[in-house]
Amino acid sequence: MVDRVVPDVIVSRLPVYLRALQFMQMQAVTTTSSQDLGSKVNISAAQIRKDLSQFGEFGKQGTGYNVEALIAHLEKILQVEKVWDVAVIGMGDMGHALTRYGGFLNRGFRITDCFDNDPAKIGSQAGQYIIKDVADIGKGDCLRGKMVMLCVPAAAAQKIANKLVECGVKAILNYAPVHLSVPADVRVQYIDPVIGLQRMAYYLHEKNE
Amino acid sequence: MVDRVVPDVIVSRLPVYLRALQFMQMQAVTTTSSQDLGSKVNISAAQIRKDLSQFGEFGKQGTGYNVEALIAHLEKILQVEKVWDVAVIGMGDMGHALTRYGGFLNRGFRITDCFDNDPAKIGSQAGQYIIKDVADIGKGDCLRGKMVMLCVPAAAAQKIANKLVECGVKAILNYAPVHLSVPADVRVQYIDPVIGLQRMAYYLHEKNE
DNA sequence: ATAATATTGTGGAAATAATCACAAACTCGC
DNA sequence: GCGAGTTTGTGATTATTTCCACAATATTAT
Ligand SMILES: NC(=O)c1ccc[n+]([C@@H]2O[C@H](COP(=O)([O-])OP(=O)(O)OC[C@H]3O[C@@H](n4cnc5c(N)ncnc54)[C@H](O)[C@@H]3O)[C@@H](O)[C@H]2O)c1
Ligand SMILES: NC(=O)c1ccc[n+]([C@@H]2O[C@H](COP(=O)([O-])OP(=O)(O)OC[C@H]3O[C@@H](n4cnc5c(N)ncnc54)[C@H](O)[C@@H]3O)[C@@H](O)[C@H]2O)c1
Repeated sequence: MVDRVVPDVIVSRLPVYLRALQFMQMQAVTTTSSQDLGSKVNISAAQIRKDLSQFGEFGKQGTGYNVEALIAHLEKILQVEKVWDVAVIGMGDMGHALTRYGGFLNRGFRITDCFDNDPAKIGSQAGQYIIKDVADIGKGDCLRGKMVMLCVPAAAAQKIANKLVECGVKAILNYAPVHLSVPADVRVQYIDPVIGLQRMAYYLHEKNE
Repeated sequence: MVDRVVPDVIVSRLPVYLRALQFMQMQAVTTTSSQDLGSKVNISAAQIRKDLSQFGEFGKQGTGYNVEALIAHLEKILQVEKVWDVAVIGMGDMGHALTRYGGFLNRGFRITDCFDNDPAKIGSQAGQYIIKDVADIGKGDCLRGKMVMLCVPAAAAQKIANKLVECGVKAILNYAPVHLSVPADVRVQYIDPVIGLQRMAYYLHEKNE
């Protein structure tokens, strides 16, 4: 295995494999194959084998893959065997839903800090968190970690993103429905349900109801 | 323009273009170019022109594109010049956040029905909606439309998806962190923040905090 | 009018990604 | 221990996607 750079498209599939494997593990499945895993994520078996071969040889001929071992490998590759600190910015409906969500910890993340700019919210309790002032980001060790989930209105998102970049944030999960301009060393992933709906609407036939 | 099938990868970019164009429109920008739009969505100008050329000729040499006209074309292509009825299933934190979200209507969608299986929630009011019993899906005209946002726990998602398919649903926006198996004529889009975070974690260097 | 500048739409080249197909290696039943 | 059946990892092939480059056309300046 040379130290060649792994294509983005492959990296982006790994979390999908990992999620499916963890689902199998929950059901006490101990072994799988590229065929089996592929059928569960709608990806060809050859594709899965090629993808995994970028990182090593994790399977055994005739048998397939040990679920637990492959999970461990993928977690290592994705760097989610540790737990990353993530901040939530914008404690409206979405921010609150995220802080109440229990699905982060066993997949490599935990929310450590929450921010807002609404004086009525700053200082108040949200579950186990005390909402901090977004203006304090950058002051002291207010913002732990390098990852942020951004849940502010679209109009405020770019401005805050700029500030986050200044403060060393390297990964932004952006819920605001706008594109963010950031330096090349900062990653952004977008979550916009409307984009998802529109991608599907293209394929709908006939009338609405 | 022959009636060739448009690659999925192109369709999936159109909503991103549309979102950026609508953002420009909000700022009273009347004209743009492939260059300009490209810089705003981080996609090459050539790519944008090639994508659009699949559907017609919307630009003018020397000038570029009229924002309003291009929006109208994209809305037509994506079939979001009309408004689609969408149901929400699972009225927990996420379901509630979605019903309270104001960003659907002007992008082609509206929530018409909400469902849950919790007796304590069925019949109760959630904003302007009365939560219906998920068991009633399929009975009468309880479920309008062909699109659903699925916000139930992972363990329940596939079962409900099966039922939705039976009832003629053709598009599922799935918030549950599991892959759904559906017939080829049914579309699924996935929203899982952890997948987004994991895709970014791969590229992070150094330690957590 | 003319030159300088801007921008589109597209054919073709280049780059990237997906698929095929098979030797090698393992399992299992008898 | 042998044959039948599985499944991996990968080189080669095919398919898809992206990028380049430029003629054609429009705008703007002078
Ligand atoms: N709620 C949903 O289901 C949903 C769906 C799709 C997209 N979104 C997007 O997610 C984002 C958040 O949505 P929401 O429904 O939670 O909105 P919301 O209005 O309920 O909450 C926004 C929060 O951000 C805070 N805020 C505003 N400006 C800020 C600033 N400059 N700095 C820090 N905090 C600031 C507000 O005080 C508020 O608490 C929005 O961009 C929205 O478009 C939400
Ligand atoms: N809240 C978040 O921020 C978040 C983040 C990521 C993913 N998700 C996922 O989104 C989904 C919903 O999350 P949530 O936080 O709203 O969960 P939640 O537990 O708050 O709500 C789930 C709702 O679904 C209902 N439900 C359960 N089984 C049902 C069934 N068979 N039929 C109909 N309704 C049923 C429950 O009564 C409840 O109202 C989950 O799959 C969760 O993993 C949520």
